[in-house]
Amino acid sequence: MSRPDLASTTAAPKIARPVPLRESVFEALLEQIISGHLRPGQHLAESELAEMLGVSRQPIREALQLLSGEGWVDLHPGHGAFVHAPTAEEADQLLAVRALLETEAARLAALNRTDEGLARLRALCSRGMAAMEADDVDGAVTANSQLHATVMELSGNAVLGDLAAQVSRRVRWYHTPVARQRGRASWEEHTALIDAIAAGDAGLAGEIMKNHTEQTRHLYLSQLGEEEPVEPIPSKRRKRRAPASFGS
Amino acid sequence: MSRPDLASTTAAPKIARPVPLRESVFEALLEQIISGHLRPGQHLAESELAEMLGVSRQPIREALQLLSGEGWVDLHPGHGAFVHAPTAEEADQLLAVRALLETEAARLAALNRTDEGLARLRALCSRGMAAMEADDVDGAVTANSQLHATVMELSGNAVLGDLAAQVSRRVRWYHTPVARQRGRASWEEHTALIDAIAAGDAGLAGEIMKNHTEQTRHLYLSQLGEEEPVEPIPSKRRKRRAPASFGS
DNA sequence: AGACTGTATGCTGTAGGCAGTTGACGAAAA
DNA sequence: TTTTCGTCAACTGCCTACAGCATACAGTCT
Repeated sequence: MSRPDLASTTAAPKIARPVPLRESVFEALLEQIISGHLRPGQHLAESELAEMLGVSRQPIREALQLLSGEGWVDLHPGHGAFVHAPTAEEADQLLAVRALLETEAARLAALNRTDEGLARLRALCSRGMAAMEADDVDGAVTANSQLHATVMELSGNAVLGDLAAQVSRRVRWYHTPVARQRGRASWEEHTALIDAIAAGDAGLAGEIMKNHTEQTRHLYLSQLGEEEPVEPIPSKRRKRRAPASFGS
Repeated sequence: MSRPDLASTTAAPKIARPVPLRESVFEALLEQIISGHLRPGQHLAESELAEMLGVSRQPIREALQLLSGEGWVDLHPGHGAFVHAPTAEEADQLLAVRALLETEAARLAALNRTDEGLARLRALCSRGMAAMEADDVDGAVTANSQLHATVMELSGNAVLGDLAAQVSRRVRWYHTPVARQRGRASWEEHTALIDAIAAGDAGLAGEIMKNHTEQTRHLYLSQLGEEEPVEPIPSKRRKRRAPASFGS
């Protein structure tokens, strides 16, 4: 029962703990990685993390594997886990892929649209614009991601949605004070996108989304250029995990 | 300072256990899943697997997490692991996404082409056609996947390549006696693709790859239609894991 | 008969501990 | 001084054990 320490990080008191400990550890570590408390390239000793979070090494190991699956940490067999060191190049590639996936989603959404879905999109758009007016940055960011998620959902391709979600999470590395900068223009594009989807114009919807995401991408990159290059690591390279495909 | 030289170990000395046990377990289980020995929807009790493979539950758990990350098994916290039950719909979505990723890769490859890369593509193409002539199915399949992997590599976008590899692995569910059926036509398309890449015609390269992968996709689907629907599950209800998108 | 409750069993999630390996540090030799 | 070797500390990978929950079953009550 009593799980010490961890509760302090996840402000989710109340109920016992419906979710396995590893999930909490996952979020706690992710939080520390995104916030920069655990730095890129840093070696993550299981014992330290276990002590820090007040749990045993087992849930730590499992959380690290989950984090590895999403690209937050690199696992080197026999050497442990290291915080993944993102590069500007990788950010560019992630954003490019995200643009690709979102564009396709918009295209499919235009073909699979439903009245209910369109209503949700319009509601989110209104909410977002209202948040903008009120200088409610968090609200606008939330509405934005919900809107994009909804487009994904309307695309009808769950695999596409999973991959996009995965990519979007990884982009969070490059913390996002970005969204707020695009401001009004972004939401006007959203409006145009919804209209195109409503009209069932797949080509136009895709084009708008492509332009939309590319705008964001360029904004990210210009900001990244200004920041420090996020220095690689202390240690050097190591072997990659199996390339995957191959024969038969 | 912190961590020592990891690079020196890349040569992979021939120690007793070059690879963690979990990797072996991963492959053993994957083998049994693909071969159908472990059936879709089947509950995987850690204790049984541990006994079957002669290891403890720990490496089993870690292997199951890896398998879950690649979509081979579904993890339901508190209920254990179940062999993922693929559906025709999912196959369709996977293949659609793969087509999208490959198309983009071809487009980028046309822009980033190098003489060395083109040479490798042509070599693989020759090898593949030769294998076809000789009725060497395995050889042709291998050359095929290597060729596609090379196009991915030439795209210069590693993230794109990772996602594509991930998707391709999952498609293996639907065992692939398919490739052999497209036969000669497939390799002629490869030739045209390489020419387009060599010419730096991104639009054409993308178009060819799109057509190429869509052909394969339709072939897959027509075959899937004939097979049994891969019945869902034995047990009754199952909780879904958080869909990842939605909400907040 | 049907529904409900108490109990038993199996499994997951977690803890703790041990052995093998890896890398670092320091001493000895060239 | 530079190089090589031996020792030591730390960490990973793995195993065993335990506590809590979920499910299934049996018995009881309505």
